[in-house]
Order: sequence, then structure tokens, then C-alpha cells
Amino acid sequence: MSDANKGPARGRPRTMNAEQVLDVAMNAYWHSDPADVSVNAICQMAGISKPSLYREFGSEDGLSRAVLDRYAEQVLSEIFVILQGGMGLRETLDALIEFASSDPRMETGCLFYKMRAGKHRLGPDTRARVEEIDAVGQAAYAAFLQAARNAGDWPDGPSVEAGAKYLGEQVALAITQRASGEDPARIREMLTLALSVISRS
Amino acid sequence: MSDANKGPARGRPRTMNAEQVLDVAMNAYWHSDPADVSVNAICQMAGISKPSLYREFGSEDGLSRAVLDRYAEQVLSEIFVILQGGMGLRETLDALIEFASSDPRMETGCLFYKMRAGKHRLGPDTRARVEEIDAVGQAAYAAFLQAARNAGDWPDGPSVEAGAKYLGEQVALAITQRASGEDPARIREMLTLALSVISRS
DNA sequence: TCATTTTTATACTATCCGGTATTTTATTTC
DNA sequence: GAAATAAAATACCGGATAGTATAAAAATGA
Repeated sequence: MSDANKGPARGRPRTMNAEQVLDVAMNAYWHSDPADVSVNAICQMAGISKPSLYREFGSEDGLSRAVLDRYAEQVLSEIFVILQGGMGLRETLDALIEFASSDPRMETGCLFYKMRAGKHRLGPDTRARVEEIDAVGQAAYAAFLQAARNAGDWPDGPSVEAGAKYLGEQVALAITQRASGEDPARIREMLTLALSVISRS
Repeated sequence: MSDANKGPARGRPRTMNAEQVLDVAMNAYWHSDPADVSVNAICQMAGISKPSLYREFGSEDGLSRAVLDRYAEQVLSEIFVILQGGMGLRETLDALIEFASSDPRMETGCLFYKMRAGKHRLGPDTRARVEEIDAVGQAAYAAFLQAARNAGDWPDGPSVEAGAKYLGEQVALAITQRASGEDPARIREMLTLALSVISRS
């Protein structure tokens, strides 16, 4: 707990860099689909052996869960930043639209949404983490909408929970469409239309 | 071409019923996911041997394509009936909402949308058919919206193509959410909200 | 009865998967 | 330099997959 020992001195020094493996796996999962990338393929792409990967991550489930954690803090956090930035309703929605339809990192879709869509194919740990992140995300959308309603920016009508779900699913839909090569301008147009029911111009 | 010969007189009579096999396969694909149902499993469920299935359908791709054709004429046709029923804008949208959020057949989602979501995992023939059906569907949505605009029911703003895509994707989203166990009332609320931008109450 | 035809049933192939046992290699400690 | 240690590389295991070769069975025609 005092000084973070950088590995034991004894034994053959390890050549495997766990973070680099995570990066390789994250990009592979992200660019195609978690269900279509085997651990064999990841080992080959990362230039490591299978036992090394299993010693580090325990199982495919352990790897994908670690990848998801990394993705959450590196990428998903951006959405939370937008939602919790304290901007007004309109500006926040515009930022969400901008992110979903134009952020270059979402060009091949969102790894989290891909995992959520194929939840039943994930290992138990990864699946549990997906559900946890999903719940946290929904809560963030709900908190944002509640604040807007308290400020009088979002008129009464749908419940906060329904609005949060709606908002989250529309963003997810837009980003998922980017992965299927849809024209970003068209996606922006559709997402703007969908979110216009929350904040009419 | 004259009389439809019901099988050759010679040889061992076949016990396999192609339509029953298609029903079994369709329900299996539909209830879970095409990518998660093997030909082995279908043979077992249908009580037939693998060579029989391959003689009838040629390949897994041939089977899934035949299933998709069957699904299109048995189930998807209903959406076209709604779109081409000649009802007013509002009534047609309400019928779409009713179908997507409450039709018991959509309780486990839509096989077509499942196939479209996992397009890259399908064989070439099935994938081509998915794209074809997708295009026909979009055209049907577009024709419907064009008629509404001509009748003055749908004010200018989004292009007909954008509106058609939006409408189709919102219906797909609602039905897909049913497969993940979302509360139908909540789904109806969200879909109603989404479609309210086309026909405000 | 016996050859022909067509379908069925069984058993098999090749490949890929996640996961692991075993051996080899590189390092520190003594 | 030898023992100990830890990682890496290779080769393997059991299981599932799509697809097929082969043999058995059930009918017809002569």
C-alpha cells in the first residue's frame, strides 16, 4: 500500500503491456463487434500469447469487462460531462446532438451500445457492468431533465423517467446509425427532430 | 408449369415438410436471434436430419433467406397494409404505434430488425434480401408521407426521405425495445412522443 | 422377385472457439 | 555457476459449428 511495487524482481521479465492489450482489444471490439472478435484474434493483433492474456485477465469475460471499464472512463465519460456541465437545456441537447452525430470517435458506433445490444452474448461480469453503466446513464439523463424541469425549461408532460429513457435511446439510435454508415447530416437532422419534442425551438 | 406435380412417384417418400421446417426455424430465429440458432438445433427442433435440410435449402444462407421471405409475407406485410390503408396521417401513425407497442406478435421483437441489426453475420443471399426489404420499406414510408404532405397534413420541413427514415427507425426502435422486456406502456409513450413531431395533437 | 430411384439416418470432416498443460526462456538470489 | 522463480511459447483439449460422404430404408416399375 505504501510504494506501488513495479512487479517482482524475480523471474523472466514480462513483455506484455496490459494497457496496450486493452487498447488493441477495445479498438477491435469497438470497430467491429465484441461478439465477432475472438481472444485468438486479439492475441495475434496484440502480439502476445494466449496464456499471457489469460494470466492477466482470467477469462474472455474478464478481458471484455476490463475493456468496458476502460471505455467507460475514456469515452463514455464525455457524455456525463455534457449532461453535468450545468448548461441550459437547449445547449446541452445541442451538445448531445453534436457529439452523437459528428464526433469522429463515434464514426464506427459506440462500444457500449454494441455490448448492450448483444448483452446475452457477454460473460456474466461484463453483462453486469453493462447493466450498471446503463442504470448510471439513465440516472444522469434523469437528473439533467429534472433540473431542466425545476428550472421551468422543460414543461410538464412526460415523467422524468420516461424522458430520460427517451433521450438516452435517441442518442443511442443516432450513434448506432453512424456505425451503419448513415449520412451524418441525416442523422443530425433526425436526432434534432427527435429531441425537438423536449425543447421546441 | 401445367400441373404442380406433388413429388415423383418413385423413391422413398419424404417425411420432411418444408413449411413446417420453415415455421420451426422462423420461430426459433424470431424468438432468440438468427445468429444464436444453429442448423443443428433447427434440425433437432424440427425432427429432421441435416442432409434433408441441406437438400431442401442448400445452405444455412438458403434456409435463413427462405425464412425471411416467409416472415416478410406473413408478418411484415401487416406494416405495409397499415401504411397503404389510405387512412389519414393521424390514424395511420396511431395504427403504427398500436402495432409496434402492443401487437402480441412483436412481444419478442421483429425478426427482420434482428436480421438487419446483425446483417454482417448473415449469408450473402439473406443479407441482400434484408437490404431489399429495407429499401422497399423505406419507399413505403416515403410514399405514405408524401401523400400526407400532398394532402396538407404534414407541414413542410424535413424532406420526405428524412421523415421516412425517421419514422421507420422509430418504429424499429420501439419494437426492438419490446424484445428487451421494456414496459409496453412506456414504449408506447416514447413512440407517441417521437411521432408527435410528425403529427402534433 | 429384383433392379431402380429417392429420401432418410448415421457418421464423419475440417475449422474455429475458449481455455489449459507443458516446456522453454530469461531473470534474480545465493 | 546453480537453484529458484516467473513469464512466454507451443501445442494441445474438449466442444460446437457448417457442411458432406456413405449406407440403410422405402417406395415404384418390370
